[in-house]
Amino acid sequence: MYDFKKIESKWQQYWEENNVFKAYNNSHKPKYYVLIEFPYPSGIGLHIGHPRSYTALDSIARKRRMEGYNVLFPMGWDAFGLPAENYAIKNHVHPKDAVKENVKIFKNQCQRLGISFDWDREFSTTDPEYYKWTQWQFLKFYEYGLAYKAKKAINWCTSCKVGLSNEDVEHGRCERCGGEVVQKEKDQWLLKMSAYADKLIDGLDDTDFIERVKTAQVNWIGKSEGTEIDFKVADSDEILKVYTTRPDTIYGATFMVISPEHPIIEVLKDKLKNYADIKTYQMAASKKSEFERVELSKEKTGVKLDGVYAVNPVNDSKIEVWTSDYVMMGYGTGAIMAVPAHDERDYEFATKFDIPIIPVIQKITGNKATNESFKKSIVALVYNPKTDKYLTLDWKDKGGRLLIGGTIHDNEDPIDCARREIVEETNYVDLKYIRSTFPINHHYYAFNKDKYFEIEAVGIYFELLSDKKEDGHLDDDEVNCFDVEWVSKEVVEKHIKDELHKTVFEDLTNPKAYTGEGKMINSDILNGIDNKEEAIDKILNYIESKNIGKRMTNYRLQDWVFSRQRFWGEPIPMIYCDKCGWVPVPEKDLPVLLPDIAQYEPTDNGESPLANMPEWFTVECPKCGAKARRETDTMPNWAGSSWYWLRYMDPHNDKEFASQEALKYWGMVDWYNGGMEHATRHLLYARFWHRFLYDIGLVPTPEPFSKRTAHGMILGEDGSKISKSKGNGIDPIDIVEEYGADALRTYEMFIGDYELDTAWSMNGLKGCNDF
RNA sequence: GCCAGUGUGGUGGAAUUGGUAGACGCGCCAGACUCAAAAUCUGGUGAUGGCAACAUCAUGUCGGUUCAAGUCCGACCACUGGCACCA
Repeated sequence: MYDFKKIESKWQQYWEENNVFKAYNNSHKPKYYVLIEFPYPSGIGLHIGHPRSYTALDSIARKRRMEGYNVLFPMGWDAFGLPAENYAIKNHVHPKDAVKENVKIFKNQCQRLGISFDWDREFSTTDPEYYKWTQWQFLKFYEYGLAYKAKKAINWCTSCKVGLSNEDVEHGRCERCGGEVVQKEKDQWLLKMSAYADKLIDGLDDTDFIERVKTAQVNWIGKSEGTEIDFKVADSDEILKVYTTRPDTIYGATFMVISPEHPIIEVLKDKLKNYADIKTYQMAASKKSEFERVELSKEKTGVKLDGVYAVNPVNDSKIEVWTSDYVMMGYGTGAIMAVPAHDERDYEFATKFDIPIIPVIQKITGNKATNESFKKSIVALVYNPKTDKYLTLDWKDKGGRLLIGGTIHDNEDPIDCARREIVEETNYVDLKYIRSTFPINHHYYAFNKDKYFEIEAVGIYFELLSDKKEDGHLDDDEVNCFDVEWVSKEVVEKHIKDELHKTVFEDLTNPKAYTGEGKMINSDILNGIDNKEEAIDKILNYIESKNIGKRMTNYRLQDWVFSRQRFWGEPIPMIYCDKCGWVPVPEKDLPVLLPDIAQYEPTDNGESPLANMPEWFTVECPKCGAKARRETDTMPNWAGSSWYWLRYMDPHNDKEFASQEALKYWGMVDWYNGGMEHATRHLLYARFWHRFLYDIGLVPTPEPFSKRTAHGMILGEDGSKISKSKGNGIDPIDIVEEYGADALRTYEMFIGDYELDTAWSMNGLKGCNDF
């Protein structure tokens, strides 16, 4: 039997002593850069998932070496952040000592797995020699106006007591601890990532990322092309700007909604008759956590701005202005024109607060023909609540089962028409009107008249109050042609085949906004157009010619909130001087080191622990020499990982973050692997950061990563997620002890679809061991 | 709800431009070796029917194109991931 322990330790020692996996910076060979996301070195050591991606990319690295490439396959540590800080608080050690211990464990485990990393290039983001350059790059952002400090309502985790970026919030809760997130006004450093939205979308064309990663990025950036339109506030000089993607529906705007935080509320204070009510609503909205506010399927709430009207710029009609928390200040202009007929949210709101609804788009059913005759019709639905049945006419071979239809006479009210038709065809008279549909544009061919028709039809809903009947007068050609029958909902849905009647039934039993395309009505210059693009184009030209609005692109992506009220992160290298304002730390004074002895506990007042250390933050202003104060917030833990692949190219350089020769030689990372959980956060930050360095001429390529893959998770034997609390973890080093690294690595490659989560199986491991 | 990806034996997965579906590995079954087991070696292994030769059916479902479809087209279903009161 072969002694894997002896063999593995012999060769691992040989590899280490002879630097077998070293990558060379001045090589004539073609380069190949393989990268795995560097881990956060926790105290527990590697988990069973790590060897999966490490082995996969190790195989790629090995293949490329055999093919004659100069392969760079480096490893390092992403060690700033909360876990080390919490560990330090608990055990009263400096986080940097905790990191040192954990790195030792991780490195040893990687070596025992036999991964072919080039250890000469190892570093940690917490090394001052490294974070000096993170700080240096931050100063570049500042120099180019992309880092700015602003008082802004940001996401605040009440449990971590720390500000969060948008990317750190998941379903309205803190991504790390699941705690409540509220909006809190704070002075924050931000990086202007929003300015890079288009570049981050377009740059994806230069990459070979797997599709789901690309989509995740595109969705996150959330580009939306629309229009900004000015609505005047009646009897004032104020203007409310709205953002909409459907300017074609503007004639149907029957009210406006502004976000509770909208500044115009203060401006219009004197006009408002219910200012106090609005204030109350505002307070309630601000106290709601992000989770509550974002929660779906909740009833709409809102308050009318009593005394204030806006003017629809296309038809000068005066419309009400409301405030509601379904409109967000952070997107678009914080105000919308509400078109209840054609937007589900506006419809819900209008229905609840009894605001008029004007349809401007007719749904089109049937098939259009040339030479159509036009008429107006009704389709009536009668419901008997006592029997839970609907009234239908069975026309047999002359049209099958239908609701009650009829043509509107000159100057006849549609509801009267419906009542008349019901009496004529069924004799029922004791009816209560409930509701109507929006008009529908229907096209059909009438066999009996050999004619094509275009009709404008309205569906009308009645409830039967009693069985009382009166004789109606039927047209001669209708006598004895149909049977009147009460049928169940199921029968209606199954047996009514006519498209118009089907549509009417659906719209009447489940009334909602119509968000599709159709024929424009009630819309002045747009009337008759039945193509959305054409309608949008026409109204846009009109709006622009009247100078009341312009085309506008909006993004979901926001600026990166870059301040954290924490100890264990890169200090932001800025100094505040009463006279000079914010002054960057001069390059020669970098890095700004973290103090060696400190309190790490976060404070309740939302300040960093560093704010309790005057001996650290008190400095001279680099500009005027007066007494000044360092920024005490630190960078988010995503900062250090936003450029680390560049440092691997030239890790010992103390003059630059990496030399231009090294950057040019290594170029893009050829193959980058990491978890799906980083598809929007780390990957977005990293691409943004890199693109900025490219724009200012510091790196040679616009995109950092060529190919990006994402591995699935390894689950416990029962298919459930591995977690500390369940105790179903598997220690890779235990497996290495018993079966050897080869068996473990082979099994992890055969365990299942690389992209998908897969359950661990001891049996499968044995199979690979036999193989 | 919107966007994207994926569906082939018990299992991981093969199948170049449409051309013998299931290569190869694991597992399983049988045999050899052994007192016995493990390891190792040999053979078998999609399903159904048949003693057999063989036949029929099978690539998520239903249809279509074609001499020929896992592969191309259309509709749908399931699962996974992302986004979501985004105007």
